Amino acid sequence: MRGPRGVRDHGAVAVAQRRPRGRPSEPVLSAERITGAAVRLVTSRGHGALTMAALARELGVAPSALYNHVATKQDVLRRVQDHVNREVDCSAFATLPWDRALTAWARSYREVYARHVPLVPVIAVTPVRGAPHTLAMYERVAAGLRAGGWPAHLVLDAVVAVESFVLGSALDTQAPPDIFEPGAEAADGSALAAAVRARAGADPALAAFELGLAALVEGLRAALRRATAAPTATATG
Amino acid sequence: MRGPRGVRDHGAVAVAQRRPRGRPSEPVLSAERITGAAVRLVTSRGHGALTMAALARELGVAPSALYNHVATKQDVLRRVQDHVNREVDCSAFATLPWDRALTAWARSYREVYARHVPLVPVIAVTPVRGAPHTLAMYERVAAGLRAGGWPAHLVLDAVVAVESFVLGSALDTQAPPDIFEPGAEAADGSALAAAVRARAGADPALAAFELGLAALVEGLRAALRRATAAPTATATG
DNA sequence: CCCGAAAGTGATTGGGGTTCATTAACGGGG
DNA sequence: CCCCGTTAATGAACCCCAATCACTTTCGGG
Repeated sequence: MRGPRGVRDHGAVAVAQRRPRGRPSEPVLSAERITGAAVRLVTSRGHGALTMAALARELGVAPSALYNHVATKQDVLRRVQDHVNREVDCSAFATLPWDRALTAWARSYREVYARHVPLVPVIAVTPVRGAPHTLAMYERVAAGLRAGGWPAHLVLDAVVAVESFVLGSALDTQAPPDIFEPGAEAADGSALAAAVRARAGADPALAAFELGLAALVEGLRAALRRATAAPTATATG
Repeated sequence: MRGPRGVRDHGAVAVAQRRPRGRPSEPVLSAERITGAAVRLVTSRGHGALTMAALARELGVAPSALYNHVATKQDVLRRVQDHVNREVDCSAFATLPWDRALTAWARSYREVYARHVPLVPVIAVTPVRGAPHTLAMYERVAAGLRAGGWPAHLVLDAVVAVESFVLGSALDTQAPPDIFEPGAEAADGSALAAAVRARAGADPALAAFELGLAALVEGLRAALRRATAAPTATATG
């Protein structure tokens, strides 16, 4: 209901439904419009629906026209990913102590990427350069950790550690509930089978995430204590 | 140098280089042979080289013949993934206390999947049913945790938590080294820019992994202490 | 011995990303 | 003011890849 990508030719309607051949008088596309349409497509019909053809259709344009504004589909994905990062809530770093803020951030981060699993392999590889929202997110997190007493040389390691856990957990949300169900060949004394039977709860992926998150943050608190107590760090045994 | 997928026709050599039309007298393919060829392809030429056509070529067979033994390419990937899991070293659980064994397992696990990043989204979703090596791995880990004193209902949560962190970290190994480099628009007081400058070391991804792993395991030790001290668990605030 | 199931070949389909020639409007410099 | 390089659109390819289908031949159980 946005652009003139209507199908049938009703005749009288003036607005071009098939654009003439050359460069249009007023611009039809832009990198921003493409990103917006891609986000719309993904949120409404899922990542499987994001094809260059569908994107072009959404914009009322020939597929090849897209390549005047984006280099490749990976490029589109990078833009979508940056846009999605806006949804991650970093506000807690302004108000809460670093460990609670980190926990809140991780929860939000996981929730967002659980809805965008195909972007997980993208974010892990995409530089923040040219991804303003992603940059803003990291900036807030880094500032929060610094304010919480973390030494500069450890901030990124802590951020990356939590992020790795979050993204892995986001992948895990896609696992079928019976993923650990061994077949009939499960041995009688199987510790795995026993663990499967003993595990209760509606959302096992969430339980694992919360257990791991609490453990990770607690461990980071201890690491920070050690790092600030001993002046010369990196002594591990 | 294995199968008769030779190219030129040397004349005298008997073995068929183009197979006749119908069903061959002795079977050419099997699910195992396909898996083996797929693993060979992936390890020698990378995951990008694993196409059904290349796989068929490797086996000296028409692509469509593969579908008599595997359902889909995802199926092939699942088999490759199970095979790859054999490389993960779980031996420490037999000799070390659970926390050190878990650490060793995580290191090996990450190392293996850093070499097979495209399998990370596969393992997260694949049921262990019908994946014997994967099953064996989890069995050993679960047994090790049980022996270390973990209550049955928490074993899988702990395993999944560590696994999520490991797989996320495996993805992170693919990140370019300057991934956090902000552009020229980095504000002067940017905590992120400062953190980037302060971070030293040849392998930042490894540093983040080790920091997170130590923290996670330490936190899990604490969680276990709490869980075994208080009989009625799941009290979190 | 016969006939359905199984396991190959070869042709084909369908979809997806990307490129290329072409056309036409824009816009800065002689 | 016009001219010409740049830009942005169309439409028709191209290539790769997964998967299917019709067909052929062999296997193996009743």
